[in-house]
Amino acid sequence: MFLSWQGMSRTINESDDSMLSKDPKSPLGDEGHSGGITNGAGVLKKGPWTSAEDAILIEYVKKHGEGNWNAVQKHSGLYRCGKSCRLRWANHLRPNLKKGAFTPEEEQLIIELHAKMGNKWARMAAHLPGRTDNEIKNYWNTRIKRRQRAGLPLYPSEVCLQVLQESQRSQTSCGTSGGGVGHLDLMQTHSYEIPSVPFDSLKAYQGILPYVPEFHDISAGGMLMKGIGSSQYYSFMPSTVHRQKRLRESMDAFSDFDGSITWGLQSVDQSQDTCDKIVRSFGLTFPYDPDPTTENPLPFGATQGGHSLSNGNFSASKPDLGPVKLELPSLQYPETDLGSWGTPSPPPLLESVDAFIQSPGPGTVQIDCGSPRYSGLLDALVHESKTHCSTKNQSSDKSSNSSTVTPGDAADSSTLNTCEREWDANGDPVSPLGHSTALIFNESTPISVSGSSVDEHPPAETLTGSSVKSEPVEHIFTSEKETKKIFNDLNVSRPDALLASDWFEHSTLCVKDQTIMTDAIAALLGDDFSSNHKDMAADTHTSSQGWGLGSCEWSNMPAVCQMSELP
DNA sequence: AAACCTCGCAACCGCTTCAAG
DNA sequence: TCTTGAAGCGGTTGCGAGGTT
Repeated sequence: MFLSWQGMSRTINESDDSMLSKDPKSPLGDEGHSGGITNGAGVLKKGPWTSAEDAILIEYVKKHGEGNWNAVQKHSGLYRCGKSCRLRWANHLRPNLKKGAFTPEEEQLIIELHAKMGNKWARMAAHLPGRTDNEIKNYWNTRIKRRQRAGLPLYPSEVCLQVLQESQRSQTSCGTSGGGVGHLDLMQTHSYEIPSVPFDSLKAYQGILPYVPEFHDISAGGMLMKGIGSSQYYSFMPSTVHRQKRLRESMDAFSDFDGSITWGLQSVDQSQDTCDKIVRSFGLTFPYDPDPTTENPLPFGATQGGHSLSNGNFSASKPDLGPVKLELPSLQYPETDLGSWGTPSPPPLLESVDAFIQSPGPGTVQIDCGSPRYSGLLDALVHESKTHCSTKNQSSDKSSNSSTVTPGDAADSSTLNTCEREWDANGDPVSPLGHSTALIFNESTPISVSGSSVDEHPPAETLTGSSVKSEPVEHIFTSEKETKKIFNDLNVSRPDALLASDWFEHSTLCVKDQTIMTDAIAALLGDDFSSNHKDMAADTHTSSQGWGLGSCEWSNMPAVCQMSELP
């Protein structure tokens, strides 16, 4: 495997070994097909490394050791920038590098690690001796594309289960109260220790994870979400993957979801940095940002942003995404059969693990499965909000206040309306996911298996006909009561549905004002907040942590909603 | 046989973080 | 405290190889 370039280098410069000359005019300085950049000493070469250059670099490192890469050029006559030298050394020349294809064990480990860390390639590489971050990254990106094409979930259900198990385990050890933070701390301390749960042991659970809270992805645990997410999921969320130039790969469905959040949040003011960072840490970007390279100057909530969030969340609800298919932006992965999400029999795929896409399984597993706790996101969240929690916990009710704010409050409603109007004003461009808020709701409720959410809360489309966006948000969700009712109606075994409700509940909060938003974030990680949901969660065997995280994730919503109110 | 397409890998770019001055 | 440079990280791009039409 990795040898095309190396091989090429060798092929091209087999005679370069004699070019160790340090003469700036030597072939070392200009050979190869790529141009170079000039620095004081001449043209810095770019492009594939030659064996001669490798030799020089190796020689240099032998003498001077690693580091001070910028000095390489000066001392060795190598016309490469320090960065290039470091990269070359780290990825190809340093000893103990393991070459060749990843072993199945390594692949499993990568999947696990990615589920927990997200695109933290360097950290992942630390767990894979002899492997480089670049290698892992390439592997993952390749894998993503492959699975995307195949319509497979990014992560096998085993990984979800494993994460769940670890989550539960840690929860047990840390206690539910404040477990979130505590656990996170632990996580950090252990630097994402890989769980000891044997991968193979999880095989038995294949197919029992019908629904994973893909919501998480949106917020912070994008990775997990993605992973857990079914094919549908990542058809919207790309992963992790592409951020800037995403349009280029319009087919890479992933990007869509990601983008949404970042896009919106990026324009938020400093006070929302926390949310922003959190979101960013997950590589969230707005999918159909007209100009992916620029931060959207427009109020988030006003446009896609709001949708993005919703979209992201609701992408989790596969069953109802069918109708959305037509609305999918070009960015969305074309090969993903969105329309089939809701169908009981998705196209036969390579892996049976996809079963979890289709039918709901044991509720317990599902919810936790998506717990972002183990995602890099979680880590970031904890980090960011640790301070908040410590203080908030002192006045426990404070954080809970955010959760007790009645969505039905006039202010909230108006805010929501504002958001909603903003969306409309912007033409409710086909959201990355092709959903509007209403649609989101629609998607989430129908999921209910045992509840009557569908009947009681008809899909937004039903309510509004074809123009979902024109439907005032409050028509869908008018009060906290209603929200809670829906919560109750919803089968908790459907985490996505719950999260959807959660989202609504918090979205109203966020729009209230920035303070509330901040509180929500803090609460998200705090005991208080999670405790507010604990009862519900407990009834459904949902981990309080999961709720706490859910809250956390959705605490990001405020930023989004608020943006709509920005001048 | 040629054109086209996809894949995989190496390398580059831009940004962030960190430490030294 | 601020500045600056080095290092690190993640995302993206370029290009050859191999497969398909």
